Amino acid sequence: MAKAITSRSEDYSQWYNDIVRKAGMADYSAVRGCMVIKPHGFAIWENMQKQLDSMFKDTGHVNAYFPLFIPKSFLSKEAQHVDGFAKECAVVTHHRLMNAPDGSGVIVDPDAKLEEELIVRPTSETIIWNTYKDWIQSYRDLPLLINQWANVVRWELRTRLFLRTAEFLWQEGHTAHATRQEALDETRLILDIYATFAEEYMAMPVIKGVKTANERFAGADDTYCIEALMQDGKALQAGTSHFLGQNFARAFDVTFLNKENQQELVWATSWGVSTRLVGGLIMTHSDDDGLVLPPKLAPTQVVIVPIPKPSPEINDAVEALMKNLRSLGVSVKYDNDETKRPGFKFAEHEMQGVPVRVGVGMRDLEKGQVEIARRDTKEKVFVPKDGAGDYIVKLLDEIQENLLQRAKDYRTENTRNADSMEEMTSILDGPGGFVSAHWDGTSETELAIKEQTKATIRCIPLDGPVETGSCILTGNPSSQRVLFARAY
RNA sequence: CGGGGUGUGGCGCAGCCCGGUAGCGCGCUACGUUCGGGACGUAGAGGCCGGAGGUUCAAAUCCUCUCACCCCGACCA
Repeated sequence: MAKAITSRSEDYSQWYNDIVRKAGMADYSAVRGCMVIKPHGFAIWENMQKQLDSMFKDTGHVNAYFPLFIPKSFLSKEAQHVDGFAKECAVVTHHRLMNAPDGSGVIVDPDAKLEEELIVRPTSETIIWNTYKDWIQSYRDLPLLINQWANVVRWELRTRLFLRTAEFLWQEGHTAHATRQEALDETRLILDIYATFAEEYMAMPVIKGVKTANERFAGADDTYCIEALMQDGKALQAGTSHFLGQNFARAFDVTFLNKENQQELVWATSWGVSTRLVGGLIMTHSDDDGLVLPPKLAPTQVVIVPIPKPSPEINDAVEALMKNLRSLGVSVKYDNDETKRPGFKFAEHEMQGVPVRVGVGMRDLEKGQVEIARRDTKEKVFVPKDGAGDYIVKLLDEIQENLLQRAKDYRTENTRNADSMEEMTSILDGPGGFVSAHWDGTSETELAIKEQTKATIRCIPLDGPVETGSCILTGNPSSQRVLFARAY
């Protein structure tokens, strides 16, 4: 067991790091807080991108690209916005290097100082709204439904592979609308897309909700989010969709002439998901043997291992099966590396989370069968060779379904009501998970609870039952339970 | 930014207390034997011990300074 990983029960965050590195997802880089995304990790991200991109396009959005650099002055135009991001910005101050006079290497050329510093975008609202100002004159120019796939930089103090890196990849949608209602509808439309994607593709159940004022995006009137629960009982914000009101339109003076020939401020939304989703995917499904991937996002859905090694008969059988699987839309790889033995390959593919493994050996072929193993349950069955393709297609669906169900069950078991601070504390210090509790709606109370428990309000669930009660801290009236958790 | 830790072949580590010129496991290369759950043998390749000073006949080891990264917090997608 050369590649044994730390078990979840022993040290959850070490387990997570082991998975990321030993499954070949990412590595630490020479730059603090920045990771190298390796081919296996990037392939998963590409599959996420592909699916999300088509969902955005199906709902009328188009892609564009805005600059990496933002003039410093732009950032300060929206007061809330700059407050939210100022502390974590990378700043470009010069544009040239020169040889050090003492020959010790290169130094920044002091004569190449920029007149105005450039900020490496932490998010693109400002540069985009500065551009929208020129693009929007009339109600006929609206709505403007634009998305960009990009990298952003936030100089985080504490980073974690995929979950929080100083540079990360994401998509950010920025839309402009003629009416408040239209912008609100857009915010919710995207939230639904995110939730659908999380559940149907990532097999990661999420709670849709609204953030409290404390947790709101800097510059938004409302922040909607999807919240997922990880295996260690901590919550992960998996995506956000912001209703920006007219804040950025006001800051960047973006107005349009309506049908009545009156100038109005434009309404805005912005929304994003990032490579953090890859971290969420890992922490939702994987186990002590490595990565577990939902078939819909797995770079390779089926791997075929010759047992014990390739031979003409085995190759022929594999060839036929691969052709069959490909015609059924399944991605399949033949691991015919003769220098590695089957056991090694099994362990390796389990580590990398390939959903289905097919073992093809003479002993089975003589019986007209192949061995099929599923990654999620580790079960193995023998299936007639000729029906293997159809069997696998069904099995992939079943795995996808099972992963979602398993994650849902876990979340259900780990979502508890608390009606007092004592109950809440004992849940959080015990099993963890989501705690559903009454809250009086004030920021002071929320912060006081955070102070005592380290838990934050993850969201006010959109489809939670309406139930009146009294705040677990102050006893003041509450109209709905909200979801607390310790979070990543 | 506070607290903790670590820097030694590609990876994981030992050696440091008590200075004497670097070792183990995995991986890598070659050959042979193996081959239905991470094979074995033999022979090899590969490291100026994070960096800079200092002490000493002699420094991975002692002293000073420094840099980097990781983990736990606070901040955040």
